[in-house]
Amino acid sequence: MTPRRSSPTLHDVAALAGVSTATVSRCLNFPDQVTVATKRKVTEAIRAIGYAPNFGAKAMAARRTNTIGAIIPTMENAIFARGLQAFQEELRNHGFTMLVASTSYRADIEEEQIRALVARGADALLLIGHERSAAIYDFLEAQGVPALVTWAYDRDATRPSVGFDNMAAMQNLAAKAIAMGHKRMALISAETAHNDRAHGRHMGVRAAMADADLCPDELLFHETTYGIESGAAAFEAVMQLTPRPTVVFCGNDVLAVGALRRARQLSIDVPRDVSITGFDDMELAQIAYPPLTTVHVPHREMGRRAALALAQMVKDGVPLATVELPATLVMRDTLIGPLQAV
Amino acid sequence: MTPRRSSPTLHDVAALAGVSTATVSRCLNFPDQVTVATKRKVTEAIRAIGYAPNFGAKAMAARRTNTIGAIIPTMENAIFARGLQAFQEELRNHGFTMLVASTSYRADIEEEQIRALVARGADALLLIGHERSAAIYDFLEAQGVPALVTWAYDRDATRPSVGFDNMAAMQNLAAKAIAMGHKRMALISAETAHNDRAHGRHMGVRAAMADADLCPDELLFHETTYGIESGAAAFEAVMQLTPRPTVVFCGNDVLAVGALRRARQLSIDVPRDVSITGFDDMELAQIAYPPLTTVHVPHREMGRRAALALAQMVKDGVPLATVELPATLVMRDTLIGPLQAV
DNA sequence: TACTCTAATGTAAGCCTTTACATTTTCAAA
DNA sequence: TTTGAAAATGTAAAGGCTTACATTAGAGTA
Repeated sequence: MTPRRSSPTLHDVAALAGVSTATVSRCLNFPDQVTVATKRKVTEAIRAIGYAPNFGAKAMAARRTNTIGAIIPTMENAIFARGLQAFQEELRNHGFTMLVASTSYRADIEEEQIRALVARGADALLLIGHERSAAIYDFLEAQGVPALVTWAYDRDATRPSVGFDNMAAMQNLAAKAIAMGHKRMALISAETAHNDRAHGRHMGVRAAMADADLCPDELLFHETTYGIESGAAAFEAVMQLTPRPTVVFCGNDVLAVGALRRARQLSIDVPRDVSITGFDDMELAQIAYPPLTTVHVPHREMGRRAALALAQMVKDGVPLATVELPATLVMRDTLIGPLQAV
Repeated sequence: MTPRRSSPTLHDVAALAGVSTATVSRCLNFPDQVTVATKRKVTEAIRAIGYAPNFGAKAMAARRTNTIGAIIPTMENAIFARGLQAFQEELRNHGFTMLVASTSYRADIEEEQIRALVARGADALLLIGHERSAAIYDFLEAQGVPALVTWAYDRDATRPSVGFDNMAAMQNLAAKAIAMGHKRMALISAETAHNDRAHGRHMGVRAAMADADLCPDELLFHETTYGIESGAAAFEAVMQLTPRPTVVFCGNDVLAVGALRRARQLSIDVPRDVSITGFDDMELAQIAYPPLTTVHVPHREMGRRAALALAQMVKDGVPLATVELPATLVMRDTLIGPLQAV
């Protein structure tokens, strides 16, 4: 192992620049409290010996880390990653760094990760969806770590969030399909257990049906795990039902793409034989063939806004507020009216 | 803002348990150096006052943060994210947390992020590709922060890496195309300037041509930015050349998918009229229509191995070693031999 | 019982920065 | 010049934890 020389400290910089450590510290943290001349000297010294502040010491002295944690279900695909990119960029503008963890959609891992990130000194947390145990919210409260929920907006929720109304968006899409004449409908959904987004989307379809005097219980509801293959299998299962649905809503684009692929394998023509819709508007949705009709989720905007809110909260104590962003229908090629029976 | 009571410290725990702070610390960090009885007392005290260790203090005293940074070009798509997922999982197995930053493929931002992560107390760094300024390597050296390169393997590189040979993989693919009878070839490449992966892939095609006694300078080389749209535009440009290429290699799957899409718009049949290949084997490649022939990059394995190596380096001083992983050809539907002239 | 050796625990010195407070310098006005 | 206020800089005390080293307790042996 390379003998690890201990890195240069504030002290070394101060010595080289011929000033006190306090001055160096001020140069770094409050540049305008310092003469241009000294600033130059210090900057020079820093460069010369390759100084970088010690994080632990800084965190301890300043009593915060300027680090904000984000906990997402998965990095495996771009849905969350893209929002995270925006989140990180905005955070950076405010001098914060991002700490990420993922949970594989498991509540127990999420809890563990929340504790881990708090232990790592996260000043605040970004969480996906509202639904989690009261104990963990208590823990955050006790530790004084503010948390902001994203990807969900619920007018009744007591906790702040920056998100969109999953139920309303899906209801909107389903209403559109109904207006086109669809009556036999299926929903392939991600697991709804600890996932208020998936749950909301399910409720959205039902609400649209109820609005149109269709019986919500006639919705062919098929829950499955996340993944293209799962979507494909679910689609096949759903299409074996009689009577066949004329439209298959999918809880997200990945499932929809799986369905699309299986449809092709089964020589079921989309959208002539059956309409398929997604949710999220990932890049996938445009690449898919035919291009997928879906709901556009404002990933980037959510990320950006969340970062801004969190940064202001930690820096200036601005309280977290709830923001609802729009999620809009994107009509592409996979949803048309049902073919009239011949 | 809630008045944040200062939290209980090791001291408080020690006082309550009637032991020294050292014993409490040992209870937490080296449980078997302590009697069962004292352990019980201490655990009890911790629970009683709701103690949680202070991150900054811990980092400072232990002189490490158990945090490892990863700097990737972008989170916008799944290429790097997927490897990161594996990286993080493995890191977690060893008690480390991951800090991520992204650079938008810009060298200057990368440098800034490296400094930021080091300042944030990263014990080690994961970097993509070898190519960066000597100054920044010196900085890492000075700071005593080990760095491991991934996504690249270069037998001549002096720094350790866990990756695959971009050039060899591309050469392999191109050789295959040549063996099928292709002679007029184009390469749509990501920018090669500060990107040794892209550069390697370019060199791979040229090497394959040279091996087959084709003149490498006849390769239609088109460099463009990252993105589906860029790939589409590049494809269109390349297809306007006369004589038209019979195969268009793309530096990555995203560009290839763009090319595929534009081909459809232009009513150019793939692979009958022209073959197209990608690189990376992202999910995209399977979803694309027709399914894309590409090179499979061992994302997950790289992430996992890199995490393991870095964790062992930081924990036990095991020196970083270079590992070459295989990148294998995935023949799907977009590469066939050129149609004989009629 | 006396003695040795080991295991358990205690003591206290850092670790490196920020910041309240003290001191010195600068500069404009008298 | 002198003087006073403001600006710049310096001094030194936290801040909470780990760990080298010192000490004590306990177990085994002769």
